[in-house]
Amino acid sequence: MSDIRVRFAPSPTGALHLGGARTAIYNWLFARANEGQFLLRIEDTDTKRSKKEYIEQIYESLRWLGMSWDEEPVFQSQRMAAYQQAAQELLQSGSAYYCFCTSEELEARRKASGVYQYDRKCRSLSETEINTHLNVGKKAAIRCNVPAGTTEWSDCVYGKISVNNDEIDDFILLRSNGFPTYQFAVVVDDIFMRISHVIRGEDHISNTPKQILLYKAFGAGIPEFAHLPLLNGTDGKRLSKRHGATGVDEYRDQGYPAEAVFNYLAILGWVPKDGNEILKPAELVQRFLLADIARKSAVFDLKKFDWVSNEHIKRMENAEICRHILPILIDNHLISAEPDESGRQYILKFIDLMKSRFRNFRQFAELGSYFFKDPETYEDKAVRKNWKETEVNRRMAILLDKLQQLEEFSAVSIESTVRELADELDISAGKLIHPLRLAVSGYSVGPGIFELLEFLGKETVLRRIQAALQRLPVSE
RNA sequence: GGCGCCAUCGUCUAGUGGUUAGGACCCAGGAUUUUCAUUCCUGUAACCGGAGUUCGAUCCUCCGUGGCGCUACCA
Repeated sequence: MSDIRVRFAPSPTGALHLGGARTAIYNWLFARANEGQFLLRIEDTDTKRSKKEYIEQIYESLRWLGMSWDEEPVFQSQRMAAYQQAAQELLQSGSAYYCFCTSEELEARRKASGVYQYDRKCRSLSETEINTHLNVGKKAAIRCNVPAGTTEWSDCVYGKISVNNDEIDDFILLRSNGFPTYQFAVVVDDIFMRISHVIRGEDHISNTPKQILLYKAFGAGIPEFAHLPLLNGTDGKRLSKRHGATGVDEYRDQGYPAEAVFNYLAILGWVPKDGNEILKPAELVQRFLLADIARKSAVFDLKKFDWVSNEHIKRMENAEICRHILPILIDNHLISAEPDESGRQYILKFIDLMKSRFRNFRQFAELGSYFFKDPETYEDKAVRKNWKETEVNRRMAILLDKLQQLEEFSAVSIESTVRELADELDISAGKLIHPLRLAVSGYSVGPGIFELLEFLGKETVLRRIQAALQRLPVSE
């Protein structure tokens, strides 16, 4: 399997979105699984919509996902001469012809006839007619001279697809302003880059016959094609802003681990044969098979993505999680700067206690803030349920007193204190535990309470209970 | 309008000419005599419709229907 060369070819008209990232991932997976080259091409021939800053943004997202590319990226905007030359070549061989029809004329004729395809008016122009037009400086586009017959290929994902050439328009290769169209530039570049497998979105299936015709016109070898089903939103429509975050960078900013995004996108529409769904990039490479990709468009499901992300966080080394959350903790003013060794140990333990519950790194700062500062508010629902009356204050005051007298503030001693008091008061331990958790964390859920109290330390715990005693219950 | 692709639980999917149609996420219930946003267990839930082929179709064929895509001097 030598000489496998694939490319990811984004247009810099926006940040890298989920669908594009998925295409890139499959290309990358295929290249790495087959000892091939993964190349990049920037399709910036649409000068109106392309922006420089997006290029860097796309690079950044690819790097963040852990995909490195081989060779220097190819920029279409720098290959104008090549397109001109290639067009001339097709003109010479008769595979293309000049078209002097203007957009307005075309539209008028389309409207009048009701026929969508180009009427091929300029196909039969004589050489003298062409020269006359050219000599007066008339603007000309160059169109593909589509031959009769059928065009077919065997798609790595979809199988055999065949199209009657009657259905194919004499599409434009070079616009009258000299810029190539997508169809043309893609083929010229894929030949130039010696691409062996074209792996791209399913929206290009209909374009493929045109491109195959071009390969033939150039007398070039035709690559393998693999089309990927598209990504949809929950309503089955094409993924867009109204479905929420669609940019890879947005997920990074929300604190999701890169491996989780990579993993979920990879298994969306493709499940490894062994049923293992939580996999690192290298493990995905081992299992990846183009032919196994489903042919149905898939819906990005945030719930499942969250699950995947949580699974990755659970498996991650505490030290690695620490690296990721340190800047977030600082940002949220939970710690002031790089912690010293004891601070670091504290954070590591905090991670160990909490990581099984979180789906992204930000939650460590949000849902875990009470490890670093006293709660400022108390979860409404929990207050209503566990601390709705002053009777709770009476009990907690007693508990506070008992805890204060504790010499050894350990999980074990705390637990027995709480349980003994519950016995004395003739109530269930939960009646003390729930308010206790609320006072200390502000939440109704969290890790084991006794372990948590020991971890936070006596001073902090007592202070927080006192504060809660003052503030709860909240009157309406 | 034309052409193309697709169609199994809500979602991602496995699968077969005869299966109790399997798994994962979600959801629901239960257990862990402290919680759940941890952990474990259990459960609900699907073959788009109609013909045809066949002893038998979720599976094969055809026709519908629906979704998506392409149909630009966008990519």
